[in-house]
Amino acid sequence: MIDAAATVFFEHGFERASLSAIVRRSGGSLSTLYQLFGSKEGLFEAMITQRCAEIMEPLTAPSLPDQCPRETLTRIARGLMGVLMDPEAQGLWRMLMGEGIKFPRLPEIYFRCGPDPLQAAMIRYLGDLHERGIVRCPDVAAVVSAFCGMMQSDLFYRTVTGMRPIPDAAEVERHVQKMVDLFMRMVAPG
Amino acid sequence: MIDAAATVFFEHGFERASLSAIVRRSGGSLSTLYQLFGSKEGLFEAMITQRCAEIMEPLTAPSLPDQCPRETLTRIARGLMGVLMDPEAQGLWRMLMGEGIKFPRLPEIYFRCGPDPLQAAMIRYLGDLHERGIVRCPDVAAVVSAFCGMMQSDLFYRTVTGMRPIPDAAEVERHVQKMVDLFMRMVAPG
DNA sequence: AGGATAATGTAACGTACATTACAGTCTTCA
DNA sequence: TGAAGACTGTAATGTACGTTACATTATCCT
Repeated sequence: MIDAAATVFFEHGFERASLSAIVRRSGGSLSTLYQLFGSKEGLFEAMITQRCAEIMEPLTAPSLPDQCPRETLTRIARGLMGVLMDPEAQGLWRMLMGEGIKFPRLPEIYFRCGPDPLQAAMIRYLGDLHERGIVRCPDVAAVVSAFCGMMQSDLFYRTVTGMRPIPDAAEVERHVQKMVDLFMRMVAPG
Repeated sequence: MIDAAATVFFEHGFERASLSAIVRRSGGSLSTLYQLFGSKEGLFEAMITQRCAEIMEPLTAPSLPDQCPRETLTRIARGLMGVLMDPEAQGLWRMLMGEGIKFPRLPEIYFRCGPDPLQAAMIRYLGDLHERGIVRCPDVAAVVSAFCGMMQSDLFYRTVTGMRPIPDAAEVERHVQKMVDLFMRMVAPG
């Protein structure tokens, strides 16, 4: 039933999603839905809690091995773009932006599952590289913020608003390479 | 009446906004509204067309004088942040993200009024600086995309989702400085 | 088997809203 | 002044939906 809820909510958003549609798809009954979740918001929160973690999973604990920084950052960038270009995650993003302000639990859960752990990990990682003189970023938080912003650029906005189709893997990879290139110049020491 | 529509739509989004609320605020009558705009979508489109241009005005034709690039980019960044942190523009952004896919005219109008002209101007500007050897950006489009993405970072997302209040001018200025710093490193020649 | 517990199907209720209809009122211009 | 045309207020219509109620059926444990 949470699966059905995810499908319908991600497609239509919270307001437009109809509980009957969810029940029709899940096969259960409206009564059971209310028995289990209490209300539309209850179902929504249960669904979000379960799905957020799942969708963001590639971001929460990026493996940061002791390779060359460029490789590591490229892999993080690929993971990030993979999430940004995932249709379900784009549905989540639309709800986050459009209805987050009316339903504050959504951004809470979202940030806790996605950006927060990713940024923390990157801050640790880049802070370490900085201390070892491999990269130069005195203000690590700003640099991480810039990195995430660079990934989430025009390509993403035009996709999530429906102005252009989701790009294929090759185009995503080109974007990753360009942005990692620029990022490496940005934090090059000396 | 378009003013009232803007207020209500930006506050509640397209779906939640009620025409009665708009009429109540504007003082007109429901009948006149339908006489003039034909439908809820008609009113919405008229409002968007009028307001988008107005909100984005600081971005459409950034003055790009022959000062030092850092000054010029700082001014562009300030203009961009000014729009991003404007409450009405944040309402527009929420609708763009949340309902754009159901109402394609909105992203069309948005991109035509905002990002498109800004990016075109920046591409011309940075392309010129690149040819004169003042900055280094072989792929100008990617660099512009990165610049806009860097501005629109964590600070913005947490604000627009209601996770934190709109920052004061000093904090915005600090953000601008940090990001322009990083950007200048990114495009530094040599 | 048999009763407690949970799940189902269906219908009803209340509400909110877009849209239309209509009758009355104001404005304007010859 | 007086008629044409625009504006207003209000009520009605139709629809969609969240939520509740209830009678019926399935499931499970002892």
